[in-house]
Amino acid sequence: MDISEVRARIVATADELYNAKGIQSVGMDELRTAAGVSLKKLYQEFPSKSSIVMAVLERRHQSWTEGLDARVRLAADPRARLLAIFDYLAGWFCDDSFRGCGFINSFAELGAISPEVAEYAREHKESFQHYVAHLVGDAGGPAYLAPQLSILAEGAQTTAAIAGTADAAGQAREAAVVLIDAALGKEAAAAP
Amino acid sequence: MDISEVRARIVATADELYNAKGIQSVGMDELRTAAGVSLKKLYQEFPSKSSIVMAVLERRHQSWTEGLDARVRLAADPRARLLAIFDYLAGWFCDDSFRGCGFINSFAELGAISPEVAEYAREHKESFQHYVAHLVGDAGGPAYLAPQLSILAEGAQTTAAIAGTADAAGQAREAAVVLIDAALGKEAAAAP
DNA sequence: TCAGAGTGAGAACGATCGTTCTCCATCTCG
DNA sequence: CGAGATGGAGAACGATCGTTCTCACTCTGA
Repeated sequence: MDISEVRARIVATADELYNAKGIQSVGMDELRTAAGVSLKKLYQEFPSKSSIVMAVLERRHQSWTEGLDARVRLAADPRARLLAIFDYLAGWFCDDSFRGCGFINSFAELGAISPEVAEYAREHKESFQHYVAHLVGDAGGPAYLAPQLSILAEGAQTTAAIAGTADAAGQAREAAVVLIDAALGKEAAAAP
Repeated sequence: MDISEVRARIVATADELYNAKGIQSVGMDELRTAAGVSLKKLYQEFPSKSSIVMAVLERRHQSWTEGLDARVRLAADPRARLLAIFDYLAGWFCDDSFRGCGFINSFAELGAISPEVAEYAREHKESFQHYVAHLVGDAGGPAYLAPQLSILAEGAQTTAAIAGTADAAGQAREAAVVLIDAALGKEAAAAP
């Protein structure tokens, strides 16, 4: 039983529970039971609940970043790579465990009372915007396109979470097509 | 001291506190002190904390709906009314007390454990989408434009909340201009 | 074999939560 | 004036939280 294997299982279990029920609703005892470790080992690996929360956020950031980038790399050209962002969202929204962006949720729950959480959520979103800006640059698009697409992606996440459907991904993708084609200088073909 | 005046003060105080610190972080005693009422009177007006939460959500829905509609009515033509949505957001984001959409936040905090809250948040967002669809219809735009603009507005709210700046309102508005003009059949003039 | 370090299960602790109850001062109305 | 209703301040209650402690048990190494 590797020592970091225990850490990983704790963080993975906390990630699932926090996503499903919210952070404040999940006590250390519930996490202990679900992860199958003793309370002593739990506090041996993490000094406090808030350190577990930060570890979960780091895990989420890595998971999101890698998943998105893997999907983007499947696309053939720069324009398709921009749209791949929304294909990634579509797949995510169909996951049964999808309950909205974990950073938006943790910011809503703890941002006001935990500067650590608020700052990490801000950095995560900033990192995403930089990633989009990088893709926009590769496509030869103007700088203003990146925040527009980022806002579309954020809105799709909250809309899908609250509505409980995956429709928002496709709707945001169609909007992205219009914004991208307009920004890249092509003329948009109006529907008849 | 009117009996409903006390109710209104309790709900208004709860709204401020819940917005500033999150719902679960604000105890009944803190609310009691801030509202300047006795615990007895508080429980005389509301049977439980969750009923106060629902009253706050109703207040937020009414305030949001009225504020948005008032701003929209200032606009001269149907296209300007669609853009007025984002002007309303811009003003809201500049408010010092802005900490994101209260429905997104309450859904993130309580949606998983309170079906009442989740359902009310869903209804609020649905109501907003219907409102946008009504404005789109008046402008002669296609049905698909409404969810696109709604998603933009949602994304602007979360982006502004987490980033801590009001930039997202203007960026979303520019994107809305492109989407609206494309949907209304005008040709978008590409920047040189 | 046996001292000693580490483990697991869970009791215990202090704090805080939502909610109720107690006590007493104040007002009303005849 | 005086009995009864009302309301305020806050103590009290049971539950639950994050965290620590107890204690019996199991390995290890010379």
